[in-house]
Parts: sequence; structure tokens; C-alpha cells
Amino acid sequence: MPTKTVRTAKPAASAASEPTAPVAATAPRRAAERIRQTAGELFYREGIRAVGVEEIVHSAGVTKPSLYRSFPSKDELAAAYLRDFDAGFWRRFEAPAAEHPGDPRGHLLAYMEALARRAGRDGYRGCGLTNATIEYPDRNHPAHQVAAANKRALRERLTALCTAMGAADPAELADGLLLLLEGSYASSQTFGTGGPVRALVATATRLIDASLAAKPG
Amino acid sequence: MPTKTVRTAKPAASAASEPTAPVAATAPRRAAERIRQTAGELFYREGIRAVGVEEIVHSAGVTKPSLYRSFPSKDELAAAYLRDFDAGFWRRFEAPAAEHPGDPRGHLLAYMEALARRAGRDGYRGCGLTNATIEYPDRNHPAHQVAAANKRALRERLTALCTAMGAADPAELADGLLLLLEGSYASSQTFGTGGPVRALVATATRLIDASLAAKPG
DNA sequence: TGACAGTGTTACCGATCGGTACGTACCCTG
DNA sequence: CAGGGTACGTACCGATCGGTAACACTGTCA
Repeated sequence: MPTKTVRTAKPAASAASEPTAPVAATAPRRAAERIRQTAGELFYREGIRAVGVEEIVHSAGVTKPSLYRSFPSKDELAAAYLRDFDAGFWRRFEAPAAEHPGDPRGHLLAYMEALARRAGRDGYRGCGLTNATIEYPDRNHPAHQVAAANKRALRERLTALCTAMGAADPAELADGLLLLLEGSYASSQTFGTGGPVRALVATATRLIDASLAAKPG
Repeated sequence: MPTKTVRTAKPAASAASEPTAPVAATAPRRAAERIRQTAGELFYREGIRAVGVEEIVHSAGVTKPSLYRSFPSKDELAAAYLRDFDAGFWRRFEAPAAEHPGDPRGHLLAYMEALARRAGRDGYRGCGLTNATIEYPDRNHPAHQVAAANKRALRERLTALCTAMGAADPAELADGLLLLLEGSYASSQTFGTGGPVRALVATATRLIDASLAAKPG
């Protein structure tokens, strides 16, 4: 019984896996998973550089060696966080498609509506991937690479959607919409509710409609 | 005899102020100024958190105490850097007004054209103020406050310009344009030349024209 | 029962972080 | 020449950074 500042007694909120936990409970089960989740929350909320590994392991209720058994370095942990974020992003991005089959315009606008709602909420910190490219401008950094790959994929996806909706210049419209999205991510961190993102859907709508109406060739 | 890695012998490149420097030359003249300029370049290029004070003073050819005589802390030095950036921003933003008197639309589009040109160049790292809000999400941080103030002012200035150009809903148009600007700052760091910013002017033009044409009331 | 994978514990590493106490060379004023 | 303020450098501080070594313990599965 070490009993040096009872750490394990604190995280009462995360009681969801063990039913009343009768056993020894020294091992909180799945250290790597807890690290990944905790690091994700901290990295997103405070920024990657601002969070030390010590804070991560403490907050996750594990120890440093456990972290380094699962991740070769903090940089790679950051990259893992961004891969998780990437997966979550695509889930959010593609989710509205189900309600708008064969309607790329509706799909896109529905995503934007949800984004505008999310961006107004407390604790919104923009896109973790965009933030990472700013925190790590070095293109060789693993975190930067994961983030950049996501952005390239998003650009392609947007172009495909714009093509599908019959835009006169799909690439240009896609880039315009990408600017709006990135602008929403960034500006919603400075302005809280009532920020520029409130104009996102209206602006995108106007832009799409104007682009569809533009005569081709 | 300390002589642990001869630092002072290295910075031979910064010879630009003293003409052949016949005198003692121990003091490179105006330490505070050199610090401010060097810190500005480093902070912008690599990010504020990524740059230590040691690197700043070494790169500026001065010493740490000199830095702390002119600036109470690194955080305040960062705030000073952002105030300089703010001044530079407004210079760039208002410069095109001279060539477009009484033409807010032309003024704004000219700024965007210049921005698109700059954003394509090597070493472009977006808006230092936006980057700072991401590096320091804490609203109480001096760097965050300077940056946030700039963004609020920009939003107001854009609204004024949109009002002047007779937009049906100036606030909405201003917010849409602000999204485009912030999106340009952010995305130009991931994508080099040929990034989404190439659509900035065309998108803004389309958006402005569509907003002017919209029937009021 | 025994091997094993995964974890916690403790203690530590060198490097770097932001920041400072203190001495010194200069220049301007008397 | 004396004196004092200004500007600077040398050397150092404690704290924290990311990362590691060595060992004890626990539960699972064969």
C-alpha cells in the first residue's frame, strides 16, 4: 500500500467498465487505451506542445513506462491522437450522407449545420488536425504529416462532392468551401458563440448556388 | 575558463549595422530592438512555444538578461511580437485603399489578391495572430488577448467595408469574408503553392456580388 | 503449476526550460 | 577627474522536459 496521494480514488467519473469493481483494482485495465483517450482530450483542449507526458499519465492514472511501452515517443503519441481525430472527422463528415442520399449539396450543408452547432459550444477548439499543422510547421514531423494527409483527402472529397452537384468549376468551388471550413475551425476558437461561423451555412449556400448557376465553358 | 562551445564567435552573418566596426564592438547596439526583430522572425516561422528564449538571444547575438530587461517575461515578449504583427497586418490590409478610393469592394479584393500572392511564397506561415490563439487557447494569456483583439477589430472593419459597399446584410457578408480570410491563413500552411487560396479572390468576388444582388428586406 | 504478457513502482538520466543575482564596461554629466 | 546611470555579460538557479532502467506484482491461459 503506497498511498502517496490517492490517485486511483479520484477518477470516479470513468467508472463504466468495471461493475462496482470488487477485485484488487490496482490495474485499471488497458493502460494504452486510457492513455490514448486521455491524451486525446488533453491534446485537443490545451494543444499538443502545451501538454507534457507527465500530465498525460497522471491524468490517465497510469505511469510513464506504460506510455512508452505503447508509444515509442510523444511525437508518435501525437500522431496516434491525430489518426483518431482523423477517423472521428470522417465519421462526422460522412454521417449526414445517410439522410441525403444522392444529394451532395444537402450532405455538405448538413455537415456545416452540425459544425456550426458544435463550434458554438463550450470547449470547442477547432480542428485538431489544423491546430497540429500550426503547432508543428515542420513538414517532416509525424503529427504534421497525419494532419496534412487529412487535408489533402478532404480537398479531394470536397471536389468529388462539388463535381457530383454539377458545379461549373468543381475544383474552385471545393477550394472555396474548404476555405470556409478552415475559417470556421480557426475563428470559432477566438470568437465564442455568435462568431463568424454563424454565417457559414448561408455563405456556403449562396456560394454553391452561385457556382451552380455559373455558365460552364 | 568556461569556453564550453564558443557561442559568441559564430554570429558573423549579422554584420550590417556597424561599418567595419573599429571600436570595441562588444555591444551590438540596441539589444532590445534586435531581440524584438529576431523573436518576431523565429516566433512566426517556428511558432511561439517551439522557440526558447535561449535560441532567441543566441540568434540575436545578445544575452538573456538583456531580454529580461526589456521584456518582463517570454509571454510578454510574445505579446509584443503580436502587437508588431498586428501593426503590420493593418498596414497590409489598408495599403490597397489608396489605389481604390471610395471603392471598398476593390480595396478588399486587392488585399485578397496580395494575400493570395504572399500565401504562395515559401516561408509563409499564415497569420501569426491566428496561430497564437491556437498555441495559447487560454483566453487570459497575453498573447491570446492581443490576437483576439485583432480579430474582433478585423471583424468590425470588414463589416464597415461591407456596409459601405451596400451589402444587403453587411454583418453576414463580413463574416463570410472573414471565414475566407481565416481559411486562407490556415490552409496555406498545409498546402503550398496551388492550395485552396488560389480560389480566394474568385470566391470572394462571387460572394460579394451575390450578396449585393440579394434583395434587401 | 508454470510461463508469460502487461502493469505499476521507484529512481534516475541529460537536456532544456524560463528566469535571475551579480559584477563590469561604457558614456554623460559635474 | 569623480560620480552615477545605463547597458551589457558571466554564471547560475530550480523546475520541468521527454525518456529509460530495473524490479515486483497480477491475472490469464496452458
